[in-house]
Amino acid sequence: MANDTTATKLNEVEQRVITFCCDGVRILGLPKSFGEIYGLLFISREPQSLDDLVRRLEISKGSASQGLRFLRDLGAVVEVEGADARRTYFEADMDLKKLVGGFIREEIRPHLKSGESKLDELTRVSQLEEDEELREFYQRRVTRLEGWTKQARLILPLIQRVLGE
Amino acid sequence: MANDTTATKLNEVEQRVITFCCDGVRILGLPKSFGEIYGLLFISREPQSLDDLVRRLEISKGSASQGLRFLRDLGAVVEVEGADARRTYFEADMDLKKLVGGFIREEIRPHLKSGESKLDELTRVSQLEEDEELREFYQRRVTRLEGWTKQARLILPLIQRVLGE
DNA sequence: CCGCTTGTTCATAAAAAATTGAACTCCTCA
DNA sequence: TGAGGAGTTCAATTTTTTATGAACAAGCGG
Repeated sequence: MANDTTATKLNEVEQRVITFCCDGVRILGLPKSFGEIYGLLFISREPQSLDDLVRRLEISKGSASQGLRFLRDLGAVVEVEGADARRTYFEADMDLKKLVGGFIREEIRPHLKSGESKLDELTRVSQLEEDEELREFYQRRVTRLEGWTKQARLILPLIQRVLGE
Repeated sequence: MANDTTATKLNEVEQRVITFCCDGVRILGLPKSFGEIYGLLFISREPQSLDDLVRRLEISKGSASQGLRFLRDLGAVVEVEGADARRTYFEADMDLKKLVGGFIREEIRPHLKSGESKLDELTRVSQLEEDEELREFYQRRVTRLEGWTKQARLILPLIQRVLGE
């Protein structure tokens, strides 16, 4: 029956891989459902459609849709052809370098960027301090923050390079 | 007046540094209050006591206590002598290497460690699969996860080394 | 064009996390 | 040794985040 609405119970390996992926995305601060989706795709031989994910993970269509979009934007998941031409099927991308790269691009860089512009303003504001000693103290601190930001920018490509091994 | 209970308003530089630090800890998945505490210590010339933080940041004693403990365990903040011998005063540690090192040690390594033991179980369970092809598929996938875990372990010391410059 | 199915959006509900504050312990000094 | 203050703990509350599902848009085959 093609439209079986009953959840096909996940076997133990599937369950464990999904849990493992949930733990993983948790460290990155992403919602559990994203980990579930990625995990099931990761441990499935056949590409899965949105409805497959809804049925097997027992999550809502909304969650599945949002999770898939996020993972696709990241490059963690790709669209592929599947059994039913009407549906979109998905597969997990296995390339850690790409996943991490996507995460850095989508989640880390934007924060760094906005942090840098905030530092510019901070530099400006700290120069308005009238007490000379305090002003110099502030400027040393701001300089320190700038140094840290720079180091963060340096580390990201390094991580990507190491993963590319 | 020593026990002035009125909040001394934060100046603009202080506010901006605190916001910057909140954004920073946010990326790491830590609560805002931790960023506020670290930020105020970072931009204060004098060591601050728990009560100073409560008063100036307008947070509860509970939050301040928990945040300070966390930051101290990390090594982001150190106890120092201060004006009143009865109180404990705190200063921000400026060494990014130590901060990141502390975060890796306290927050990342434990997760990695528990992940590794979960992978061991997963390996075992995947070998119980009766269908030979499926079993081999599972084992390839588990191997992949093990590889990722190994790469994560490799990257952490690398990050620390780069920060030590 | 109509009817059916797929997938998205977004207001709302549910769950999870952070914060509070009051009760408590511990310490110190008189 | 006991009064008072410093700091901690944790159950209750507030805030934030995540998940849901109904309404909606888009596509396709007849």
